[in-house]
Amino acid sequence: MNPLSLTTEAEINARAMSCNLNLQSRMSTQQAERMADIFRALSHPVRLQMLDLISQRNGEVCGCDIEQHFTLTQPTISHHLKVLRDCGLITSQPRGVWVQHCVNTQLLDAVRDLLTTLYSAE
Amino acid sequence: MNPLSLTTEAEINARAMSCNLNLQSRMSTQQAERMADIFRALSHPVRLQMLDLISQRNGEVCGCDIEQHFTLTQPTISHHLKVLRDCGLITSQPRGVWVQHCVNTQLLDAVRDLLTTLYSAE
DNA sequence: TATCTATATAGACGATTATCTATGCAATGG
DNA sequence: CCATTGCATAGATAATCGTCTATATAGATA
Repeated sequence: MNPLSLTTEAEINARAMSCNLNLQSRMSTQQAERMADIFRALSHPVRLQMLDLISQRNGEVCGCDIEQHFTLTQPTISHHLKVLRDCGLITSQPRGVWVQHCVNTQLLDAVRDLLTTLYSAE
Repeated sequence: MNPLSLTTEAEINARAMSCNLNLQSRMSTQQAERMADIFRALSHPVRLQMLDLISQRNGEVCGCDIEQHFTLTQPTISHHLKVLRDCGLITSQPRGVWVQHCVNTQLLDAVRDLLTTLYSAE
């Protein structure tokens, strides 16, 4: 492309597009994978509502409280809680027969902040 | 459970747990589904890095700029862009042979805000 | 000790996802 | 008008996910 003679529509488009910018991602592949794991855990409506329930009475919520809120079997609820736990979005402590669940607000804060930097202009 | 005689460990645990809270999600099922759709689109490292690239030069990025950044075939890149477009995270306008991509920062702002209310204590 | 209760695990199975190759299409340029 | 280029679509296939039933485990209670 000759910058001194931008005449055809294609050349004008080419200038507007600035093709081959050689852009660089500000996010490393490792960072992106970690973020993606968290977003995958958040990508199910039941798990989002679970987080909502748990956060309302953080540390005072057990599985049966959650279970009665959905029309799902107990193993399925247990599975969703495990997905949240495995990526660090909640922590779970056994208390006798029950298990207490807490939201990891620090992690969610970090996600929110990363989300902001992700799409901010350079 | 008799509230007047909390003696055994089980009863103490039961009190601590406050089982059967009858919690209510502050998020409707429809809201949760919409949120989950967006998080699902964000749940792939390539799509996260794509958003990062596009946002750096919003409206001046075409598919080939993105393509050269990954070791993936063109149809796969096209697929990921479609996933982002279908849930409203980017918009795409044809410019001659190219297609310009823009990040929908309004939507991402809304997601960030919803994320905050999602896990804030009541 | 036997039983109940809250939870976890294993395995099955259908649905969805990520990737590829092959192909189509529309705009550009010679 | 033909070749090229950027992008989309179709179809195949392997991997992952969401849900279930069945079963195991561990603490509590009688």
